Amino acid sequence: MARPLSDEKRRAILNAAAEVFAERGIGAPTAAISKVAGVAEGSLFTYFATKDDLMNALYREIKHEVAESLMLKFPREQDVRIRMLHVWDAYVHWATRHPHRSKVLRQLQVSGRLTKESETAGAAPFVEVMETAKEAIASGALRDVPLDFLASMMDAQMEATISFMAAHPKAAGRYRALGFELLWNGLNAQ
Amino acid sequence: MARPLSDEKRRAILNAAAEVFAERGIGAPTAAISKVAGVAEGSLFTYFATKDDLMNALYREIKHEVAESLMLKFPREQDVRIRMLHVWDAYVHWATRHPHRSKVLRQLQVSGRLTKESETAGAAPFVEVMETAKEAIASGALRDVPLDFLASMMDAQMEATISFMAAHPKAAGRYRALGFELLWNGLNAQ
Amino acid sequence: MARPLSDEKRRAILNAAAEVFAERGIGAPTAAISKVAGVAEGSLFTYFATKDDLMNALYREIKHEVAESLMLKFPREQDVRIRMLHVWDAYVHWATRHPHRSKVLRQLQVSGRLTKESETAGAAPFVEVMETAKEAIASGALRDVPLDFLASMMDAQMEATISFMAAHPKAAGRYRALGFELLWNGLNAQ
Amino acid sequence: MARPLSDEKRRAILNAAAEVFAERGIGAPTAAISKVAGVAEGSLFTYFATKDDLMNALYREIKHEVAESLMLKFPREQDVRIRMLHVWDAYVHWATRHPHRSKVLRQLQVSGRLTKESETAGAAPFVEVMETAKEAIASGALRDVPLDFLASMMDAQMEATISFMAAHPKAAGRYRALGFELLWNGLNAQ
DNA sequence: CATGAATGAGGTTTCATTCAT
DNA sequence: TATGAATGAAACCTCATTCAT
Repeated sequence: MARPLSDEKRRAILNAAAEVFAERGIGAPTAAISKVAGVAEGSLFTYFATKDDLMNALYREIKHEVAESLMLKFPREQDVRIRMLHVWDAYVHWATRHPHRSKVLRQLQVSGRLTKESETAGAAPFVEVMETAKEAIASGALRDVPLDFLASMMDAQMEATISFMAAHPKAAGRYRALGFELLWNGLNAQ
Repeated sequence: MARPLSDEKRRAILNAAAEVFAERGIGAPTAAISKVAGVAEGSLFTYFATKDDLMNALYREIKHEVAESLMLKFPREQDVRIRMLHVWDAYVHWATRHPHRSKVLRQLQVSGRLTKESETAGAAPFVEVMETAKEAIASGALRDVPLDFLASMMDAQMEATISFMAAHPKAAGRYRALGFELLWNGLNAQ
Repeated sequence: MARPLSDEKRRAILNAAAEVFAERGIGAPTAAISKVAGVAEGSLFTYFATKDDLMNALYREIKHEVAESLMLKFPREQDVRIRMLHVWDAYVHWATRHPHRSKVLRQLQVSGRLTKESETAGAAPFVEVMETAKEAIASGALRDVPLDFLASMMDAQMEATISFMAAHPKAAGRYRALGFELLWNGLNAQ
Repeated sequence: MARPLSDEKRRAILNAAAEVFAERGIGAPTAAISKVAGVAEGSLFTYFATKDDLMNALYREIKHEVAESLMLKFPREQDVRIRMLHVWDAYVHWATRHPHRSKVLRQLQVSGRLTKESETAGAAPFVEVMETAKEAIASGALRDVPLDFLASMMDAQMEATISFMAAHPKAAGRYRALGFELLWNGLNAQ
């Protein structure tokens, strides 16, 4: 009785939403999404009561995917720099392979239509990264910066780097490294 | 000779648009804007042929305002750090005093509805800042980073700092300083 | 499997359009049409993507109706005069019974909003009439006149007769006969 | 005190209306007309209180022009056929030289926006033509047909001929002659 | 009187959501 | 549950007309 709704269909809708939102912006009609998903217009609403619901679900799903990408091989045993570099590279890499989803993520973040819950839920899987930073600060390896702020800053720098890489694909690798250098250098104690 | 196109009314519409877009997002109806502006619905279109036109004009206007804020007392004679700090502080300060406009700026930037011309025009007044960075790099004071990338990165960090300040008004001053430290440290050669 | 596009509703819209256009002209709002059709404003657009589409569909439908009226009992075996008289009388009769549709037909023809395809499609069912005229000319029974011109002339005379009959209903029958006499006499060879 | 309004401006508006209506249909905005006329949007309304007024005035004006063209050299002394041929040729000729005005005339006639007065006034200058027909019928030279009907029929045939000529300019002369033959033959007594 | 900005009632069309099938 | 037709509230924009200058 768990889920009489087809999970496959749900995922199709979510994927379609990512694609359509990326290409036509968040104002795109739900009809366009259901079409791409190969589903009836009305069916979208049996899976997501509301367009806003769909947007929130999509946000969480993407955040979850990102977390998986980042945390799967998270080098828990390595030193702070390695761990942060891993996060940076993994995220940038993910964004490069999923430009639609990456773009949508940004759009959703500024849309003003995400609930508090979605934002909290979206941040949850990254605790371990936060822990890393926390320890590093405690140990004096990183400058003493409020954790939230650090996260927010790092996020901003990754986004900027990613969209720059998208615009200059030929030098993408260089920008990825450079972006991290700027971040790391900035955070360095001393 | 009929009444002339009133600049006052034009500004009222632009201001109303900033307010309404900030509060309800860029999808807000033009009717809401004209209402706030105290103008008939149709009048909006005698000043801006199209909602997109209005959005572009608003973008340029805000960019222009920002530029004025930044460049008015730009310390041309001082060293690089002072000059960049000035830009940082001035922008952050402006954003703090104009949270609506600051928010709208971000929304417009990701809206996908700005013309190339608007973007070019919006960037124009900041040449001198770019020059500063260029010289600094040439002189070896700053790490060798493509100028565009530097600008984009700085922008991202300012935005992040600003929204963080808005969320934590009590520690705003601290974040402003901290944000700059991270940027500057990151850019430091060596 | 959802409710199917109802042909009944489609016809209701088309009929309403004929009525409304006849009474208020082709500039009448689509809202008036949907209201008369007993349908929601939006529904009109699920049946006809565009007001122009609706107009074209209406044109074709009326032309089709006319053709049916004319051709149903077309006296193929009779001589030319009988055949042409049949066309004349049948059309005039149809117009008398359907003054709205007749009026709309004229409006649509001068509207400048019919596609080439609609015009071609509208003329198609009348080939047999054209054939009649062609034969009659070939056999010397009718004056040698380009077919298109003949059709156009006959049409004009029918229209004039019809609107005259509408204005003078009491003598309608007399005008119908008289109109045809003028046409036939004019076309007579010699 | 007769006319403080500039007659020149009035004529400019009327001419512009003919041009604009011909090209864009009767639904064309008054702003387009005033622009072509080289006059302010508001000025149009000091000359014609209403768009409908303008349309009616235009109708009368064109009718008047036509009448002048027809009646100027009206061969009062010649026999009926000559006189009717003169009317036919003169009208067709006028329409050929003034395709805009000719087209507009038709549009106005089916617009449903002409007042009774305009229609009466428009017909007035053609009394003499009507007289000709009347006499001809009385004398037995023409078939006994109600005068209004004759006029209406002739009008229809002229219109059809004219638009045919416009579509086939190379054979224009032939159609003009042919059209009249059909009319005259049709009207012939016997 | 001329001007053209101002007005606001509509006009067509879109779209999230509902609901009959 | 799936479907897609049906709905009707907006949305953006146009335009005849008014009125301040």
